[in-house]
Order: sequence, then structure tokens, then C-alpha cells
Amino acid sequence: MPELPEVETVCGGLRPVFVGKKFKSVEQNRPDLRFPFPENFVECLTGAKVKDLTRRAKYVVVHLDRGMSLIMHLGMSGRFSIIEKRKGAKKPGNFVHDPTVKEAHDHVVFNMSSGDQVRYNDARRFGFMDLVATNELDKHKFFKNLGIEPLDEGFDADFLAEAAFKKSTPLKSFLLDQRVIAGLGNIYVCEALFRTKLSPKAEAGVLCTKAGKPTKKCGKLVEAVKSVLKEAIDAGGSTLRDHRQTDGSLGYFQHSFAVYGREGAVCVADKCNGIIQRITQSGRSTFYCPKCQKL
DNA sequence: AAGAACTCCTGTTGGC
DNA sequence: TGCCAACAGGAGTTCT
Repeated sequence: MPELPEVETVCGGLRPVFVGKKFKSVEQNRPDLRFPFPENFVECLTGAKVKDLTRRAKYVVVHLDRGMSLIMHLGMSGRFSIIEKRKGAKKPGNFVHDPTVKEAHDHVVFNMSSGDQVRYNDARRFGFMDLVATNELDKHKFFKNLGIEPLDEGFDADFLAEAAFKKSTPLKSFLLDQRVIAGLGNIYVCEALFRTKLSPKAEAGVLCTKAGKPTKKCGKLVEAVKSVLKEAIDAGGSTLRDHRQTDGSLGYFQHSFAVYGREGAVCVADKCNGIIQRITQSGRSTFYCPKCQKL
């Protein structure tokens, strides 16, 4: 599922259930996801209190007392669901709300001091979890190389132009590089490039002049990235196969895709009438309109 | 050293 | 209906 907007949506759902509560008990149902769980995972979490919950790139970061943080990545198919135990809690659709019934691929179950239960389900097991000292979060091997948050003020045309200076890699791959921008994924890169009328095949270097200054399109691309992400967050993310909000409801930004998944369809740009193409770039599908996404 | 390819694992989908 | 290949939102590691 998860690109930045989906992870942000999940964080919003988990926050009220986690923050201020303790992990009464934790069930770990297998030794690994994509990587092995840290040693003493269950022991370290049991009894810990959650102080805060934040997002960094596509990671959920649970700040615990004891100077420790739990980091969680949802990979491709990871999803959280919340089961409210309290009487009279409303029953959202799509989930069996019986905390004793285990579903396939429920790998971790968090039982909270409030009585709520949070389950992590991940069919493909591309997700992972780790424990790290909070004051060393930035040094963690998965965090130390992360680039800028695209919704931060610091992400602007100057920043992007400097990062793209003399780069020959295609724009698509450049924008997907988490060391440059942290949190962008395949869908939103395709959409942002479409909104900017930039070809995914263009060299990243086209974003700046020979002197390294941002071009006009560079500024537009920055704005497109921010707007597409914000709109997707407002829509609860995009549900393709796996993404659900934590109450089981679907995101609905997928209905707003202009190019993603629309191979063979007519371009939605005014008076364009081009046909959306799907190509493969570094092993991933890219969707774009060859007629209006030039340069 | 940058950029592309490969890899992990399972579920779904589309073609025949 | 069944079988099988292709494909899927990520990203660290290994190649060229």
C-alpha cells in the first residue's frame, strides 16, 4: 500500500489508540517479516507507554517511554486494523471485530491498556519493525540516508535543483530515490510528473540551468508534489489492493488518478486527447501521456 | 560512483 | 473452471 499519504493516514488512525496508552501485551506470531524482529521484541514493548506517534518518510515511529522507539514499515501489503473492545463501539465494515479470531497474516497483535487491540497484517511480509534508542533514531541504518520530507518548507525549487544538478538519471527514478525525497512512491511520482507536464524519461538535470539554478518547471514540480500529496492525505490515501485506513475504510484518492493505472485511456488534460502509456523504468511501471509530457 | 538489476514473499488478475 | 504467467504501492544489496 503505502506511500507517504497512506502512511500519514495510518498514523492518524493509530495515534488516538496508541498515544498515552501502555502496551499491556504484545503477540508476535512469527520470527520475522522482511527482516527478523529485534531480540526481546515482546519483552521490550510489554508495559511500555506510548508518548507520541509520528511519521518519517514511509515509516511509522512510535515514541515510547524508556528512551526507546518502535519503527514500523508497511512494505507493500502491510495494514493495521483497530479492534475496539469496548461495549457500544461502532463496528466499521470489512473486519471481523472479534479480538479472539485470528486472521491469516496477522503477524503482530498489540493489546493496549485501554482494552483496544491493534493488529498488523502483512500478506507479503515486505514490511518490518525495529526497536531503536530514541536519541539515535537519525543514526538508524534505515533513517540516516533519508532525504527531505516533501511537505517540509525546506523542500523548494532551490533544493530540488541542487539535488538534480548534472544528474543523468531519469526524472522518475530521481524522484523515487528516498535519499533525495523521503516518502514519494510510484503513484504520486507519476501523478506529479503529469501535473507538471514533464516526461518521466527526461534527465533529472533538466530541472536546473547550467548554473544550477531552478528552472520554471522545477518550481512547478515542487508545487505538484506537495499538492498531490496533500490531496491524497485529505482523501485518506489511495486504495489499490491492500491499503485500508485503520478503521477498515478505503482511501479514495485512486479515483483522482490522472495517469496511474490508466494505460490506454485518453489523457485528461484539456484538449490533449493523448493516450496514456505504460512503460517500465528500473523495473517499475510508469504511466504517462507521451503527448503532453514532453521535455 | 552512479545507475540499473535483482531480491525478498504471497495474492490477485488476465489470458488462454 | 482451471492453470499459469505477469504483476503489485518498497528499498537494501549487488551487479555493471
